[in-house]
Amino acid sequence: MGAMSAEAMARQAGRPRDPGVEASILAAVQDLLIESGYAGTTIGAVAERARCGRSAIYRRWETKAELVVAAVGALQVAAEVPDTGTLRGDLVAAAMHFANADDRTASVLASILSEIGRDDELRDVAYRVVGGPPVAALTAVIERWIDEGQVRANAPVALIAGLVPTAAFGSVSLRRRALEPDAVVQMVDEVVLPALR
Amino acid sequence: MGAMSAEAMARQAGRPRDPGVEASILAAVQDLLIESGYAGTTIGAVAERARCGRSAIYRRWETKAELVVAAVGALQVAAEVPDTGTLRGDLVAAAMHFANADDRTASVLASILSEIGRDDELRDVAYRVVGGPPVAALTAVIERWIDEGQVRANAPVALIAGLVPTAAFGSVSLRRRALEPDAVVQMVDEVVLPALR
DNA sequence: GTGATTCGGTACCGATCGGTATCGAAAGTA
DNA sequence: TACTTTCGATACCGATCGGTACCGAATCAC
Repeated sequence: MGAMSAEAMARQAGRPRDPGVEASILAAVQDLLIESGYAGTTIGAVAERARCGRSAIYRRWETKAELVVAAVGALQVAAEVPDTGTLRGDLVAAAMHFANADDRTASVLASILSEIGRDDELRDVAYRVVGGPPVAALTAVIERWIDEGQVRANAPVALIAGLVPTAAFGSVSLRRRALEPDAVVQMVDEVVLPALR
Repeated sequence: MGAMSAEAMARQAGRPRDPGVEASILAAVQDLLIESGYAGTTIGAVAERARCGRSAIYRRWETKAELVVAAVGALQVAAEVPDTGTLRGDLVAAAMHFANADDRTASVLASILSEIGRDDELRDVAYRVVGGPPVAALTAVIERWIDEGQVRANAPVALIAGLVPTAAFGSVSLRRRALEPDAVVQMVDEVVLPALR
């Protein structure tokens, strides 16, 4: 009997699932969370925006809670460590990343902030999205410039690495729009750099 | 005909309202917002916790939206300008105020963050609670120490005055608990003071 | 073709919620 | 006493939502 590839093994008989449906469902959930909040993100509204049937949703996730967890987990946060050649450039690049590129992430997170306090699974995936890669990237930048001698050895790395994303998140969630680039540069020049030197 | 006092004029015939009922309702709304979020804060749950009837609530506010606005507006934020005699002491006192005393305020605000984005009235009262007195108090502290010569004249006053409450709010709302006093002191020493001198 | 699965769409069910109306009792004023 | 309003409690209504079941059409493996 011929060996079956793992892919062929996993493939079931019958019509295969359209990968685009899953992607459009998760994107629709994220959009609706931002626009209408958790309660306003009904299964019917998700199906309508994703242009699919409700059955396509329940075929993939058993409950609404699992669906939202999947949508939050699908928020990809680029964790690239910037390398512009200067300390200031790296810090501005990293901070700008939180403020602008993660606008969608922060908005989705702000919309489920209340549920995070009551859903362990949701809290875990949310923390993994925000508190993980971004803080690690900023930490790596600062520590690299410690090695270069541009940042003092006893600088409050963890404090700053946690403060910048927190402030960006707080600002975005409270004002409901991304930080201005000027404000980001000002924060780096007036707050971050003085604290590190 | 004898002159009527304004108080007597306002007093209606019939059983007067119990002022304690209004207070317990608003407190119950705040508690429930923190524990159960906006959707979980049902009129029935509020009445049960406040030990009153649902009619007592609808007699005072026409809709749930108005009730929540009143509960948020009832969050009193002390706007005292600390005067400890030293710049560092004043900054620590002000920052500690946001981090600890306003724990309840930040939790309530975090619970309605999603609704704030869609309810103008709610956004206004929320901003009035957080973005008003606290920022003004911190601004006053810094400007006073500019006059004393301890803070440089071109210091980024507005940036710092906005950053500290924002960071405290972001931290409380994300971690769902108050900031440690050590963390507050560290933030003042490592971030705020270097930025101001 | 045959069978299995997914597709979008719809009908249905039980539960919940916001809001209204009403009740008898209590607590005030005139 | 007569009247008015608030009190807690309850019944009720319309709407909505999560979740389930089912439909005929489409799409795959065999």
